[in-house]
Amino acid sequence: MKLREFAKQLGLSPTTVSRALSGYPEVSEATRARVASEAMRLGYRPDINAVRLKTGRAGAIGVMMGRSGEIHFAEFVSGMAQRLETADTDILITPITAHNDDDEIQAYRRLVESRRVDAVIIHSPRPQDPRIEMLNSLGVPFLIHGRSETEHVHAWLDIDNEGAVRRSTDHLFDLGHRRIAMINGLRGKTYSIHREQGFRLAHQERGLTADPNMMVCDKFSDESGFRHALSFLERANAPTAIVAGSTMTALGVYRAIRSLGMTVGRDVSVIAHDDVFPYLTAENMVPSLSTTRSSMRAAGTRCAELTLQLIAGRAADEIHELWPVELILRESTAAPR
Amino acid sequence: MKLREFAKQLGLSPTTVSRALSGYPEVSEATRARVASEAMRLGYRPDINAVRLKTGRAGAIGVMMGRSGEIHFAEFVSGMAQRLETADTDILITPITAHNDDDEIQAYRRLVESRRVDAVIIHSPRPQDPRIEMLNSLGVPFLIHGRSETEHVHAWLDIDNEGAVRRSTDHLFDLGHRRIAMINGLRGKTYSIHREQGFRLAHQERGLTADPNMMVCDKFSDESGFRHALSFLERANAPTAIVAGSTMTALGVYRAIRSLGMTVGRDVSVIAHDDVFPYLTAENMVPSLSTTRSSMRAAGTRCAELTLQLIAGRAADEIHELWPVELILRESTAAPR
DNA sequence: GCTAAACTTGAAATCGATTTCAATCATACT
DNA sequence: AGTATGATTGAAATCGATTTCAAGTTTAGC
Repeated sequence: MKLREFAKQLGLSPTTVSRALSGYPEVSEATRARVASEAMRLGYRPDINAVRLKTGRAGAIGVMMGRSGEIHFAEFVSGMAQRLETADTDILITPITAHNDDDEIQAYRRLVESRRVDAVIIHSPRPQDPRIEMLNSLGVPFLIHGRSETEHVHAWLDIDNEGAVRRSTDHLFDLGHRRIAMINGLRGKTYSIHREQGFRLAHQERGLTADPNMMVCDKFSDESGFRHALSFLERANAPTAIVAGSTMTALGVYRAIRSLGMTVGRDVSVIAHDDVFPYLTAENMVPSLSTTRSSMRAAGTRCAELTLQLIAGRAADEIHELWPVELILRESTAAPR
Repeated sequence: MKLREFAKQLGLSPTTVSRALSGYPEVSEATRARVASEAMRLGYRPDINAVRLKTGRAGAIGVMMGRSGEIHFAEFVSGMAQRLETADTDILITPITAHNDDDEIQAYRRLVESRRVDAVIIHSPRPQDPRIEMLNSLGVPFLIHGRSETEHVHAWLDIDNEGAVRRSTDHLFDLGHRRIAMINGLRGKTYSIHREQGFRLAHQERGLTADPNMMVCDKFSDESGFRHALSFLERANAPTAIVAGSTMTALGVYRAIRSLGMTVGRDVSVIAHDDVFPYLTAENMVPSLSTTRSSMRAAGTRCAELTLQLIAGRAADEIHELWPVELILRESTAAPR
């Protein structure tokens, strides 16, 4: 059913019907009510593509998805969806071919220039991330989930990664640990750098220097947690505590500790960052896992909100949110023997 | 840059330019090459919304996303993306408000009637799923990831859940187990029903009857695995083996077994279905987990392909794929003591 | 009763592409 | 040379909405 046809059935002009449905004020209440109820009854719904062409709005926010299994992705997007379901805005997932930076840049360019999306959300930036300059020059509103250090203006929402690791490391120091290892996230990502800073800072505050051999970068997975923890614990001067990048990493760390006949918490303390996944909870691990916690889903919801504000015209340089993380102490951290 | 403007710069009509870019045969090779290279140089790209309006194609496939944390979601979508990145087709994520069936039906209706998508993919159907009749009556191509039993025609791709559980249960019988418990997926979903059938069938083939008290339905999570396994193992007549719904569930099952001072494999055998997640591998668990395996990512890629075929006009009733699953025996299954 | 102001409504232009139909040009054949 | 054929190109209609501008209708004020 098209507007023309629908309007004719109502004995009104397309103009009036369009105005009635879009909530313009110059339509009488009586007409508006009639149009609304008839639209419902007859099932008329504007062709979104015609609307988009005419208004220039795409009605969608683009989210770039890397190729690797992104453990955070579902939660984040699900959080976004929660905010967007009342906003008549869709989420567009775009695969990143990205065998190199140029490919990725091209993917963004295509997305924006073909007017598929009104705004873009980007994850896990690096300090000097070329995507930011690119999106800036394309003139499309965008939000960074995470942070960057480029001089280019960008709206961002990030969690306090530095503070998180500083506090968890500090907690381990408080318990009496002196040799602490960290299994960080992907090398080069800003969040990994911030976490490393937090790690170093906590050491400095105690007059210590973080040992580069006690820090490693890798993806978040059970397997990498296991491998690196094992490597740390088999050394001559093994750490008595490990800071893990995610609960998934912590699973592997637990496994490594057990495989050496040791006990988590008693022989080796473990603390991790928890993004709060419904299918794996730190509290239920054995022993329960001490964590710094921040909800990925909540971040998704808020990022959607901020992106809507960007689209509505709010200035990017006034959108900066740094979320604190909670420190939750459980059984996996204790004084060294 | 619009078509008009771009065509003028080339000294051609919009018609010819459009045809050159869309690959129509009636354009000379020389012209086509010039148009293509100039489009690249000047950065002309058709406004996707105008194209969509004119052609009636939305250039997107809709994927419904439930509210709960969908552990499979990212992998599946990532698999889809792999196929779609060369197809100029986007993935549209639509949140399901769904406090009830009607809400959900309305969400689909909105999506389809506003012409946002050319086709829809649906997950985890129930045997009599009202969404199938609804999508049929809306006349939109759709693919079911999973299966249903309605008489309404529907294209589907599913894994052999019945066969998977039948084989894993059979394997446990072969090892000498006689009391086997199963932690199944969500009640009412077709895949859970099929798995239960597989479980019963394996029993029947041995002249046994599956004990209803040894079967439970729940979501896939570490926590539910733990809770149900514990409940099973603390009974008077405890099972000597457990069939788990997912690797995540198996994590919880392992934990429960350990918490009772028992050893996985030796005291209690465990086998699970593995959808292959990059961040948690069955092989790396301790002891390594026996599984039936099927790649969620591969399913996503294939579903995307089949959906493109549906859009291209292939009949829904000739698209039925039942994927076999691999049985991979590792250390978590052994003869009972 | 007349005019101004405030409400409502509609006609037509517009968004930026695709595609039908017609026209032109070059080539081949008798 | 003249015509039929095939290969290229372009003008204009079209997709289905929104929105500008103009016009018609009430209401209010004096």
